[in-house]
Amino acid sequence: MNIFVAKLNYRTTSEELQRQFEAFGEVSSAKVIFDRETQRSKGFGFVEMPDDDAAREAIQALNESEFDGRTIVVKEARPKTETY
DNA sequence: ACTGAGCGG
Repeated sequence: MNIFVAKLNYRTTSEELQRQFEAFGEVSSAKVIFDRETQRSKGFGFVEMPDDDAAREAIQALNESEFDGRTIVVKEARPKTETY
């Protein structure tokens, strides 16, 4: 299951994101989106969890929870930008 | 003083 995580602290990294979700289950991939030019975080990221059950648990538990000093938003991600 | 809504490659 793909998970979208928003309102992250700009200091938060993919590692911290992954660690956070690993507390609820297996994480196949996690990453914070950084601006390619400024190398600064865009304030949101994505986490992919193979176990849908664990994913839902993680969403429930982490959505609107405090992470790195910010209240984050966690929800199921949309399909990746369909490139045309 | 950046930087707060939002879906990446």
